[in-house]
Amino acid sequence: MVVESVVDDEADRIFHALADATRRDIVVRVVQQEQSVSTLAAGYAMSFAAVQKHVAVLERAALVVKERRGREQIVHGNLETVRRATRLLQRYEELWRYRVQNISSILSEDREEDREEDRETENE
Amino acid sequence: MVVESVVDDEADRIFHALADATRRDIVVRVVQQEQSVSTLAAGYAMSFAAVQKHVAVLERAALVVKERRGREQIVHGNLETVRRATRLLQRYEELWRYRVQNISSILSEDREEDREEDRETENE
DNA sequence: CTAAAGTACAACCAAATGGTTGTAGAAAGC
DNA sequence: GCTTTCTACAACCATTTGGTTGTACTTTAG
Repeated sequence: MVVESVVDDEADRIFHALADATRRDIVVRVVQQEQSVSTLAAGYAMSFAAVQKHVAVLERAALVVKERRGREQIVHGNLETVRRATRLLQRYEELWRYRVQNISSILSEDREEDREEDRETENE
Repeated sequence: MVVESVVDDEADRIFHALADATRRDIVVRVVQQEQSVSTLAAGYAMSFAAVQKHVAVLERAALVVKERRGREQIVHGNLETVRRATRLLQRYEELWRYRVQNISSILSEDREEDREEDRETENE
């Protein structure tokens, strides 16, 4: 009943596109060498239409770009989007580092008002 | 009819878990500060059971770990898995670099037998 | 011109996803 | 003890997903 849940973030699309082994394989292939959709399709044990849909999912996520060349559609990887996803994950790691650093500094202040949590996370 | 498609790779699970804004937000929260499931649930406009399911998806992907503490279940982030995903994406970027380098070396050999593809990819 | 190759897209289907409510059990509070 | 809190899980539902086949259009080949 909630109609306004049209989030479908860019990150949603990117990670969803990567959450399938066939699609990750397509990304690997077209990152190394651009290929037509039918050339790609020949490499998988599924119909042409199925591969076409996988490419469409990757395209919506901007992980690949299609470029019409004569009668065929050439697919090549878009590394900019891969980097965007990488950076997002790296930010999570930074959040963790920031938190650890924060805990350490709080502990070293040792004002010790009335805290009883975060006892076993200060090592490492 | 094809029953043997029980791939469900680790990467499938990780990226699928990350393909939802609520779940990414949960990861951000528990990376910064471990929290009980009900504390997490209080932060979202959905039922406790729904949040519980999201945590379960993150747990299956090993992006978070649950630790029973008394009657509550404490969720904290597992950075090792985030790093694993990051590395996977970085490998895609490396594949691209390798390919560009390869094309360059082929061109610089300038033996030029009978190639007619890969004409416009040597710049950048 | 005609045939084949490459693509697009609709219709259909089974299974998974993301949400709900309801019931039940274990731990803590009074 | 009894009640509340926190959790687990089943059942249900609508929508999405990932696959199929079939039809039609455009471009190249002969």
